[in-house]
Amino acid sequence: MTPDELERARHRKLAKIAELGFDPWGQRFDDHLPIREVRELPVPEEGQIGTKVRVAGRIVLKRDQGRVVFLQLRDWTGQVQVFIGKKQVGDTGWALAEALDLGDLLGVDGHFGKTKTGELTVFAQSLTFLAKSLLPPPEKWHGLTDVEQRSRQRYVDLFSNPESLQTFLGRSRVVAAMRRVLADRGFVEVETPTMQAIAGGAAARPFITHHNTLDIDLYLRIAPELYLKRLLVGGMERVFELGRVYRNEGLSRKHNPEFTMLEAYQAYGDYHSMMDLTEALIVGSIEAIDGRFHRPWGESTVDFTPPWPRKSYADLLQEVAGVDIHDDAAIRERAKAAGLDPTRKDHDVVVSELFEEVVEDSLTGPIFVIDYPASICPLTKRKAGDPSVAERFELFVRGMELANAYTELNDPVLQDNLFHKQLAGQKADESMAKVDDDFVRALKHAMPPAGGLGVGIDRLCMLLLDRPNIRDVVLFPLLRPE
RNA sequence: GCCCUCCUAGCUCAAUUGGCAGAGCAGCUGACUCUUAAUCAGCGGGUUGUAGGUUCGAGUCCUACGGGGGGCACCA
Repeated sequence: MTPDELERARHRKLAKIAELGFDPWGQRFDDHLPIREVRELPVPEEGQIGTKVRVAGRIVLKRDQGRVVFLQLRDWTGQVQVFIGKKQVGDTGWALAEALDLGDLLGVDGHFGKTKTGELTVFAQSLTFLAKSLLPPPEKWHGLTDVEQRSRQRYVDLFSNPESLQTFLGRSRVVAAMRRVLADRGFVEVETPTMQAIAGGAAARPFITHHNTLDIDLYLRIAPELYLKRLLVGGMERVFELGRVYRNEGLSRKHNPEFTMLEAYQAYGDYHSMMDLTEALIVGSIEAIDGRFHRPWGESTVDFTPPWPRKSYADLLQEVAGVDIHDDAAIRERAKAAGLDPTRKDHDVVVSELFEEVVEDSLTGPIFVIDYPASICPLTKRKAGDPSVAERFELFVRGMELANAYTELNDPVLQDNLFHKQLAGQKADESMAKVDDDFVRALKHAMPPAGGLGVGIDRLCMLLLDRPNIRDVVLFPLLRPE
């Protein structure tokens, strides 16, 4: 049967449903019980009548059995069997039952109980038609498997693949948990510009857009960092923003051009405060999902039981790459051995490339890597007594960078210098050091010493929900238009 | 941007060395008042991603294009 004929068959059913006096597109339907709660009701004794219930959902299976029809009805909490008997629902109800298709939305009033074979069931007394599905749903057993279609037609993926729905509901719990943890600690949520004249706060190529009335180009933000720190100057002592940032880079399993970032800033804190906060946020997220600290990740398991180890960048470089971070010749030699080209590059740039090439993939984590080379951290405060080291950490799990935090640089003179400094071997348009004079002016009004944190929500969800691809945790990932 | 690879019915998948395009689900018709991916009988459904080429003959081989996936590069 061609798609056209399949749709026509459903149009005929729609007409029949209308003829029976039902609205094929449904009406308000109050007080239905989530199916998960229905399934938890007491099952009546033999011969007893069960609790009266009202449910609503999508028909995902239909077993026609003469003068009885069994349905599986699914809502976003679960699935339950519905028993429709010709005698029990009357002529009109039965005529409706015969016109039902897989994918239709149906309301059922009936009694909860068990069939002879022990299946939890709603025994229908009356049916309410809620909406006609004009397109056939995917295969009832395999669901939708085509990766492209699952992303493009997420609506189909969600109703036909329960594990996909669970992933996105899990993501919502993670986000809600983070807001709760932050609110409990006195943070306030703010909204700062996503269209910015200077795309600062990170190193990435931005998207460009245009405002007609002002006739100026603007950038979609690559980070909210510099605006949130302005709020610290303004006296908002604990702020966070949970929102989308945009980076005009390639797509991969770990990269979508727009992704969700949490940034939080705490006046009078430092990067150690942020490590504590990071643990609290992720612990809160895990508790919101299922409370399991040993979490599956593909074939392996990640142990998120806190506290997580904290190791210095220099120590890890020594341990894994076998070189002293201060030994320039050894670093360059080791970089060459790793297939990198260290010529005409600043020492710290080579160190950074070597670290990424050799150390990062070995970090199974969770592990806080702390104390980064200062010159690659232009927004970070230097360690007291050692200006070559920046008070920064990154949280790694399974080779993925999940969080990045600093003791924030609040010295306006040093900040201004760093904005204008360009390290050899760093690309200009990709440097973090974009001059932002207003930001320097803000710092001149005194920003409190503070800790700041960024968390990649999508990647965190990948790890917590055991999904190997960022596309699996982004509802509508970027795809080439059809 | 580069390399590899995939695209067959609405969905899930077959098709030997280049030799008649198939099955299950879904759909349609019929049987069945306790089924469990219900079952049973019957019927329909295809420009094999698109356009060319090689060949007596192409789902299969070649070229280009489109879309997807994996990897590289990019992402400090």
